[in-house]
Amino acid sequence: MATIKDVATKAGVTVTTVSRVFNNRGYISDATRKKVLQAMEELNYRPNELARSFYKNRSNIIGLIVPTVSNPFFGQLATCIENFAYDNKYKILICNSNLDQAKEKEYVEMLKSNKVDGIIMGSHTLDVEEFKNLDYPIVTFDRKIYDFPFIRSDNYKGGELATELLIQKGCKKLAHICNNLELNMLGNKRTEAFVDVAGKYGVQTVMIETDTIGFNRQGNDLAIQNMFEKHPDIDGVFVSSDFIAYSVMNICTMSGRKIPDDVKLVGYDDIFLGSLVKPYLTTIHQPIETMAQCAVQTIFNQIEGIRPNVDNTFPVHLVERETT
Amino acid sequence: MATIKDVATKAGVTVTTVSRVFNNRGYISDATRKKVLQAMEELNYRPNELARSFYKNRSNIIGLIVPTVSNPFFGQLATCIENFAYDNKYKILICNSNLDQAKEKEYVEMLKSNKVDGIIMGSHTLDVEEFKNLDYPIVTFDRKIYDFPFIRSDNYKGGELATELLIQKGCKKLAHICNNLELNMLGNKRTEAFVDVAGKYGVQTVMIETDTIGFNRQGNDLAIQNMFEKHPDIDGVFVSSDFIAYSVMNICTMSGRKIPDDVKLVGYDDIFLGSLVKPYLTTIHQPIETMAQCAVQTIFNQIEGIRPNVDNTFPVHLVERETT
DNA sequence: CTGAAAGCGCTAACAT
DNA sequence: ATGTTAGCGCTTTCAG
Repeated sequence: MATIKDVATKAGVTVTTVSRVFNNRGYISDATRKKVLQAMEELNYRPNELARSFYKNRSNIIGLIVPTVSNPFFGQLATCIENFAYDNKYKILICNSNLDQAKEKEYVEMLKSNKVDGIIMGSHTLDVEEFKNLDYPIVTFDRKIYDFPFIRSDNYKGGELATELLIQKGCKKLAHICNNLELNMLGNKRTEAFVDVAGKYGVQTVMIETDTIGFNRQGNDLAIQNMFEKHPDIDGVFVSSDFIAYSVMNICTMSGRKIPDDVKLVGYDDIFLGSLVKPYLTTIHQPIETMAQCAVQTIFNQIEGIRPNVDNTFPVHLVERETT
Repeated sequence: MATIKDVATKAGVTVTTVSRVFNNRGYISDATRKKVLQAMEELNYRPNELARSFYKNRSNIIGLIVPTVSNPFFGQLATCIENFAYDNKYKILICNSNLDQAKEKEYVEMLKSNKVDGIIMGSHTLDVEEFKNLDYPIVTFDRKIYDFPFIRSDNYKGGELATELLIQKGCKKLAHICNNLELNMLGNKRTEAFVDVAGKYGVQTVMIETDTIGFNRQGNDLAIQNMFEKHPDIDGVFVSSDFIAYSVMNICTMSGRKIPDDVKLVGYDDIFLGSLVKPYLTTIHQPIETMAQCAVQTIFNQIEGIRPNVDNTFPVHLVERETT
């Protein structure tokens, strides 16, 4: 690969001049500019971004840590983040933590060593402790860690909307399936709202939490199955993620429960799958794209020394489709 | 952040020695090593990977270009690739091309400028031409470009298995939905097999290709709808990707066709969705994980100057579930 | 066993 | 308007 030196030699100038032309800095005579540009062209010169990053101590890369992009929600999120970053000349280094604590920690170290300009945390199993000394542009999804800015949807509102819909539709015994609440995510507000609303209307409730891993499909399925066996009269379920809502749908089908006739189902997230396969899923819509954009922008602000909003809460709305 | 110099000063040695301790090269007395290690510890030293990469002209990063990780197939593929790369101390820079030709080209340039150690191409709209001068560790999925190594499943076999199953199940009029064949992907062999097998048994066929973008959901849906309207007697469909098979399933449901009673359906890929939602999808299984591993290994081989296999074809098998 | 010094490609003071 | 020079943090000859 041609270096800046090759270009300089070919154009009969010094590397400084080439650098100036390339970066459009300082005064350059038209004649010189033309010569340099031509030399670049002829040599098909591309600057070594590694060298530039090294010098500036800034890589134009953002690290993105998610549980896994196999999960359609995070796949969509990652896509939106990458798109917006790309529009701003930024790249994304992707890290699938599988919600493994050790891996997550290693990733943070790795990203810092690689001088990424910021970290978007969509996965959190780490003790908050671990972040204490992390002085770095960072933004989290659905988790509050010290004073780091965070992105969330209006979880409580979402929980309310979902639960109220089920009750309004006549459900008498509600189930709720959520993350392991120990993880202390902001999404736990969905559960809080569920409890509040159900309490207010005096309907019976059953709750199950996924294990901390959350993606143990078999484990989840088994738990859901047990739930229905123990409480065969459940007639409404609010699940805190669309993805797991599909497990519920599935188990209902297998146990002969018709949706929405016997059991009504509401998810959360509004992933595109919800309107891919029949029956279309009733769910709480989070504005994934806007949230992704905000995450990237929040990193940019920190890079540029602009004080970012700490609390970035986005409105949700109910999307009623065919499962209620 | 502490640099190697800080460590050297603190330990009372030179940077050379610190480097040697860190990289485990050359002879170091136990006493010195201990001193250095301690200084590292105390300063919480992490080497600047950017500097190392710059010096070595090697970033330990692999670029991955896919249409989009929102698509569950590519989400799964990306996850597998990232996992395997991670196990080998490599990182993944993710690029969603959206099958946009300009973006794809820019990505390749960007990746080269950033000195990624190799590129995994899971997206190809570029003219083969563009790659002519690309002397770089590279591997493609399902596309043959010059002598670059490629990964594919046994597409022809898969097409045979799918089509034969449909015929054996008694289908009299088969439809096939595939990529735009102009893209000249190796996956077109699936279509070839479909044509061959259908011809052999003398069953009627209908074929539609997606547009070159391929992810235009509405466009696809419309095309599928039209197909059924024009040929209401279609009783078996082989779709060259699971993802689009769901569109077919959906349109069948909406037009009152029961699957598998009225229409039998076979997909391709075996994404995990296939066994998430009822009815479980009959499909052709590609060993995604093994293929991902092979892709990464193929890059590694090229980096290390080992001549990689050019043709990496993986066996497929039929997974019969509930749509046939 | 350890140190001195050069250099990776680029940018940015500081001349001129 | 252009050139000279130093230096980013690290690795690696080459000496000792």
